[in-house]
Amino acid sequence: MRQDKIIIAIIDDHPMVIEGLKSLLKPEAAVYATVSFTRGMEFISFLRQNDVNLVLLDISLPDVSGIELCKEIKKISPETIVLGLSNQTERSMMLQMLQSGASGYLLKNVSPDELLTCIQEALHGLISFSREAKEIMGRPSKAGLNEVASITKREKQILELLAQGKTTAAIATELFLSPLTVDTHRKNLLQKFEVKNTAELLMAAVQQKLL
Amino acid sequence: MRQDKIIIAIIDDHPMVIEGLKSLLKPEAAVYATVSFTRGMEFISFLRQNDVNLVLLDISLPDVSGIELCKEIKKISPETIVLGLSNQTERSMMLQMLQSGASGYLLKNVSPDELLTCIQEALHGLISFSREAKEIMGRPSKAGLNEVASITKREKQILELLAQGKTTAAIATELFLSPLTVDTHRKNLLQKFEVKNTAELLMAAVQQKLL
DNA sequence: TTAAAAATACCTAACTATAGGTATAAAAAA
DNA sequence: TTTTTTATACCTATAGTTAGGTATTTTTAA
Repeated sequence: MRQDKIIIAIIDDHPMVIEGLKSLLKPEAAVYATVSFTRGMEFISFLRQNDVNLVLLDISLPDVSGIELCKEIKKISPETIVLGLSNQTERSMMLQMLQSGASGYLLKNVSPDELLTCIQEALHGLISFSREAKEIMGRPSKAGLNEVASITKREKQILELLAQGKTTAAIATELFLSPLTVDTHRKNLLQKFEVKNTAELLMAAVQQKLL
Repeated sequence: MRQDKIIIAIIDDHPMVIEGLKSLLKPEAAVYATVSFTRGMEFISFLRQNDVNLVLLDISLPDVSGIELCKEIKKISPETIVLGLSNQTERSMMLQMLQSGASGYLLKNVSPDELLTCIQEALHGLISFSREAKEIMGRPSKAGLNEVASITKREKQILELLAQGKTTAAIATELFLSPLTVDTHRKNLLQKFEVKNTAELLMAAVQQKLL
């Protein structure tokens, strides 16, 4: 049962993306063997019983979040290389993937050449990005290295009420707090998200899937 | 120079989607010949000099909007069948495509079988949707029959700037308008969405996929 | 070629949010 | 058990939004 090819697993819920990736990898069929999954949990079962050298992992799967799946993969098999794959161009998503153990991030508009290059780089232990992803990562970050704003329970609660268009006063009444306290929480949210008003705050929260 | 195969053009800016579609169509290679483009305008040039039976058109292209491109295709060559192709699950987008002359709409998670079925149906003059797209179209819309609040171009523009956290004054400067005018537009938006402040407005817009 | 819709612009007053602080008690983590 | 984080609350002033109007011009559709 010895396998001398490099095993690449593709996890994506779009059959046409799977086909596309397989097709792009076909010229290297002598080196790479591919296997594909449309659900994260299916892959996890597979991984428990098989060796996988590299995973091309779509971030937005129907069953589990890409971030969680990536962590799980690295937990089960630390030597398996994970490359994130997504249409989402948010820095924060890329950073979260890296923190979860991914070796790089490809946007779905990756060119065939880039794809092969990134796979090779990643297999050699490098961190690798597709052209556009690199560009996004290279942009100076507003938030330095802390990426995603981590908010407290109270802040989350207030964020949700703000999203309902409630005023500081209304939120204070609802939560039995002083309006001044609610105001402080809102100010802290603005700081954490590095935005200057509620409108921007909400959009940032939506982008980071907090709302 | 006679061509007896059915010519299918694929327009998508993601090489891997193009590969995927070609690969899915390969079993029918005796019937279908494919040609692909990553930019809308490239295809328009092609279409002016060649016959194309069916177009698989990605809605979100870098150069032009899918809606506009669809209209243009039907103007140049009314007999060419257009099938919209997208990740976007908004009803309104699907409706707009149909109004622009498309014969159907496929979500990118379409299965290989569905893809072939939809292509055949469309070539036979039917309106055709992928499974999930059909489901979305079949859902009762929450806004009665007028569904999504219809907003004007100017309002959309202002909505986007509001989402960036810009103030009335800043928007006015940017659009060379009086702040009073911008304010009026914002007030009209609040009315149309039946909300009372910008925060609610933005969340409603996000829900209706206008942002 | 009209009628309707969209875009423009104005007014006033009341209300609400934002900037830039400080400070203390209660939970949670180290 | 000490340190850090979270949650609480306050102050002053300025900036910006919202409510409730009216009104003209320019486009678009019938």
